[in-house]
Amino acid sequence: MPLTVLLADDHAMLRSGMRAIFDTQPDLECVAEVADGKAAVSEVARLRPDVAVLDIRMPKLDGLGATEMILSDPANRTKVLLLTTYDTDEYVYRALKAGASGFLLKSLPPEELISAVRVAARGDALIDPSVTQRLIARFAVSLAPPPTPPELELLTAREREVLHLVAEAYSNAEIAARLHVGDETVKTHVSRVLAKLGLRDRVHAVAYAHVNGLVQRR
Amino acid sequence: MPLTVLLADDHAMLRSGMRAIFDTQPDLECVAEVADGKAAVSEVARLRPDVAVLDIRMPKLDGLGATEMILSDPANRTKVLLLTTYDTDEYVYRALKAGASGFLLKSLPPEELISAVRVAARGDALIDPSVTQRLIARFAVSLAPPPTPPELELLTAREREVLHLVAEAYSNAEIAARLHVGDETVKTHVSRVLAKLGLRDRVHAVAYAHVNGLVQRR
DNA sequence: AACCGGGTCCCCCGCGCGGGGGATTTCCGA
DNA sequence: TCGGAAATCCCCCGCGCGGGGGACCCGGTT
Repeated sequence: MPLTVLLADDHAMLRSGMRAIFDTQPDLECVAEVADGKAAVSEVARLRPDVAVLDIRMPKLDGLGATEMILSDPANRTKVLLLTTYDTDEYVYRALKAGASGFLLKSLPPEELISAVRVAARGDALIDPSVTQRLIARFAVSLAPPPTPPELELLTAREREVLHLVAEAYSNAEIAARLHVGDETVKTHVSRVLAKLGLRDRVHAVAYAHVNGLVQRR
Repeated sequence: MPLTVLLADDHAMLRSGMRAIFDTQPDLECVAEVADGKAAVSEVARLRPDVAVLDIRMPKLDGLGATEMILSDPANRTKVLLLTTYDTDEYVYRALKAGASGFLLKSLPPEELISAVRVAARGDALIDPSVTQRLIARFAVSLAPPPTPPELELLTAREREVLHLVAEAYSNAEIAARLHVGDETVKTHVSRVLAKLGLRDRVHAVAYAHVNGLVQRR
């Protein structure tokens, strides 16, 4: 059973070019050609091809919007490959967020387009190398821990410990119980923390700690 | 001038296999073979090849550690391609964070390894499709805004407004001034917010707001 | 007309908090 | 040996905060 493919691009010439590429492969069948995003969405819903190859620039609904509509349907099984001339970062992010299986440039050699369709059909994904480079950079910063502000170095280990607990909204008494010390001790630590960090009260300390990444979200 | 390549893998057989692959290409020159990570780092520093192909599993220093050492040198110009048998997510993240130009599985066809080296040499990057799939999923969640907890719906617009200001550590008096209302009014709003969200005091409110992504970090 | 939710303002009360002092012990480096 | 930093504990004082009441006005629904 061959893999079924839908082509969406507003240039008839490019569509027939791609169709010709797929026709060289016995196991790939181009089941539909459409010229705009809305048609792509409805034809994908009707024919349920294995892979939809969408241009980003299309009338009525662009390829990104079509991708979002197609992939937001939980019953959908069609994988989406996006094709574009320009690799604007915003396009890439939106495509990946929507769950596209590929983001490729039109400069792609024909044989790689074929292999991309097979990759997408088996559930994997691929991104054009020129885009991957920037994606990695962006991903790296999203993984990187936020920089620790230098004034934190002024704090002693105990004070940092107390600050962490303050950041989690514990009262002085609760912190005292946790650390097995008197609450007057905690008050002293908190006071020192506020003074060293130039914060007015524990409320500012909580905000400070969260903004500076001392506490994980969720 | 040919592209120079360094090979690092602790299996001599695999090294000679790869060298044979590169030897078929007149414009690729394998300038060194090493069997461990430490040797890879020092040979890269000495020979400054265009691309280093590193196995992840290696003695003394693994491929990830070697990648980090190589790429943390600001004077370095060598691109790093990582090769592995298993595509553990943690490996991938660490590799990308270090700035690797590629993350490939050893099942890669020889001709694709060649093209991968050329891609890396020209400053682009590529990731094995099976890994890309999961990377996209991970990237999508990192882009997605944190889900808004349902109890926030209980708040009126004004109360949400006040909550945002509380989250930024403003005192009741400061909030009152900002909103051009009396401070008694603010107290009422804050009380309602605390009651509706089940929070003890404004300190908990600040932590709540930050944990639930109501405030941007930095 | 009566009702109600939302926004505004008011008073009282108790308490946690933060600043101002000071004190002790321990430990480490000069 | 003598500092000094760090951690611990103590007292007093003023104030911001939060709860518990109540009140008024407005706009929309019933």
